[in-house]
Amino acid sequence: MPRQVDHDERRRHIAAAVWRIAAVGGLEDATIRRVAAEAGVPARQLQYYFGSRDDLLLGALDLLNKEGEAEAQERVAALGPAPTPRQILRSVLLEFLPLDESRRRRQLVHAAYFVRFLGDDTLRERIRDTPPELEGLIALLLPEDRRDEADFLLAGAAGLQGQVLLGQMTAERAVDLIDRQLDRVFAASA
Amino acid sequence: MPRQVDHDERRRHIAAAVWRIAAVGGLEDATIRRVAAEAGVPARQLQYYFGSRDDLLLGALDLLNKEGEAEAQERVAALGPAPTPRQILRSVLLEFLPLDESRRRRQLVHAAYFVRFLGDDTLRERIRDTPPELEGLIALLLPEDRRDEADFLLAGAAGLQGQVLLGQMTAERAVDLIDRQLDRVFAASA
DNA sequence: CGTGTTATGGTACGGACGTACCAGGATAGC
DNA sequence: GCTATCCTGGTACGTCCGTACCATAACACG
Repeated sequence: MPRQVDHDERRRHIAAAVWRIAAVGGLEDATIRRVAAEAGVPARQLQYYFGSRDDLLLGALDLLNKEGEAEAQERVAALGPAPTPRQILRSVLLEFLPLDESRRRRQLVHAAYFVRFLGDDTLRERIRDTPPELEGLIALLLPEDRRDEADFLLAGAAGLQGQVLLGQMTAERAVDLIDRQLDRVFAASA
Repeated sequence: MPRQVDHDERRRHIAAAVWRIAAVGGLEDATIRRVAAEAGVPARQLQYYFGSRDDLLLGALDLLNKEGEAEAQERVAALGPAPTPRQILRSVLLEFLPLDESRRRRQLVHAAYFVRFLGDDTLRERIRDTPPELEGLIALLLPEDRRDEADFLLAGAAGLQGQVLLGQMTAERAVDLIDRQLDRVFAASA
């Protein structure tokens, strides 16, 4: 066999270029030639490692989601050995806010994919899995009769994301609003 | 002078074609040729009535927003002669949910513009105006010390929109969640 | 030291895009 | 009915797109 390169590393390098471009100009700007230029590799290499352009965009999304899940779990683990339900829930909710460059970029890219998700039925199932998973997690953190509160907290965090990204609200205020809601929910359940 | 046509009517007809296309495939699919085919007019006419493609997309957005504001005010007026603050606030929040085809399409189109808004600074100011306006309205409906609740209600409604559009939640449950929050907020303030 | 597989680079092709351009209809006012 | 003006339709140009194609370089293995 001839020389072997680290396929995964190449794919991540190219995917990162997709993210940088899509975060600024949307999927529209993530053309093969432009991504190649951003990544500093010949356009032919994108064909080789991803196939068609659709495969490239989907593959880049999968890698982005994997990276996001890993980061989220790291932050939960950083809470300490025995985090309280409130700490875990807070960590999950803050994952929706662009509190650092990594989260911000990920959320921008997700926004870029959003409309495409809405139009494509098979594609929609790719993110339909995530929130039910979150609901299951939160069901473990809150008593069952607070399901409505949990769902609305998730929706609120998602809504705050949009306002922060648009610059209509500071991240600090968004965090503060979430903390006040957590005060209320956990005070009443105590 | 030669024959006169109703410019506004033409522009609305063409803009409606932009909305139908952008709601399905995003701004990416809203090309001059495709919009022209959807509207059933020669492509040249889009140039004449809107100018460049960017002008077309922006003009279509303005018309969409005007239509949305008119509909929202109609629904508030339909509440009756002396609506309660809770009725008005509920009406505003429900405006964020895709409860009919008109709202659904408008929200899909807004989602399509979202990423472009994020990237373009001058463009971002075009929607930066709307939420402060809403906050001002809500400030009139709720006592000042409930500002946090009002902001989180707005964010929650916006977040529910995304989940309903993605099919992760029914519109009925979203309305129910909002009503329960309204129960809480207005019960405590009574 | 071949040799066959893996990886690379460049290029060529057909199509869609935005928009500038031009020639010609249609009509309200003189 | 003439004509200036509004409007229409078609087309042509240059650019960028996705992707198929081909020749060649690099290297593990026999």
